[in-house]
Amino acid sequence: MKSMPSNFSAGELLPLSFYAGSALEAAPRLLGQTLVRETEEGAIRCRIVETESYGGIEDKGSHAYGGRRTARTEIMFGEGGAAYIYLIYGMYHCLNVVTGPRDDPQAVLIRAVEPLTQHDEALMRLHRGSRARRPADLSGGPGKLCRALLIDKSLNGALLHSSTSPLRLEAGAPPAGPAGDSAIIAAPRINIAYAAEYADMPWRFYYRDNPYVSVVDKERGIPY
DNA sequence: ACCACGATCGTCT
DNA sequence: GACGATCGTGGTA
Repeated sequence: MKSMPSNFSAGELLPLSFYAGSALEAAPRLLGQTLVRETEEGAIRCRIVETESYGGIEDKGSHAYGGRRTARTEIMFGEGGAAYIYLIYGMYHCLNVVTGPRDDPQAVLIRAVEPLTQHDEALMRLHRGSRARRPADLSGGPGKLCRALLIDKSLNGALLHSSTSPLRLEAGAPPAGPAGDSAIIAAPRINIAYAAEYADMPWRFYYRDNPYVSVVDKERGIPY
């Protein structure tokens, strides 16, 4: 099955309807789209290159498993299009895109992004300190990309489809270059061994040859 | 009130 | 490959 970022024009805000479907269909569709973060230093734009689907109350890997509706997960129970941001391990934040209708908690974890221009990369490096020696060190990983883009819980609930939001999504394009650069792999999600039978579901999606991807599966990944 | 633990990362061996 | 950092969250009492 071919997946392309969208049928939308590059640079345009993704409409509310983009978020109406399930997390499982949104996860691969989010690859190639542009995440925009407005900071005091200006906008930072980057391409989404790795995602994970966390869908529905039956997914044992999801914070909303079993219908758990708490202060933290509340935003997931809202209509698709909002950002769900939480703190993990007491020191890192993770960014999710909420999808689906109200009262159906689904979200897509953004696991890796790639700066679009040198200007974007420079700002991201600034926020990451001197660590980033390789591309994946800069923004390959959910905690790293939130650091690079200054994303924390103050942005929880941000409307990604709103032109005035400090965090939003625009239609983008797959990486340019050799054919392999836009080849998509589906593989098991990272660090969810506790999810039992859901731990092995191939619900992680990423561009096969992209250097910003956090973890590359040598055996378990399959073409999407 | 108490407590175990996590959709991670950086450092060290 | 192993381990510690660090604290909000959710389950239990």
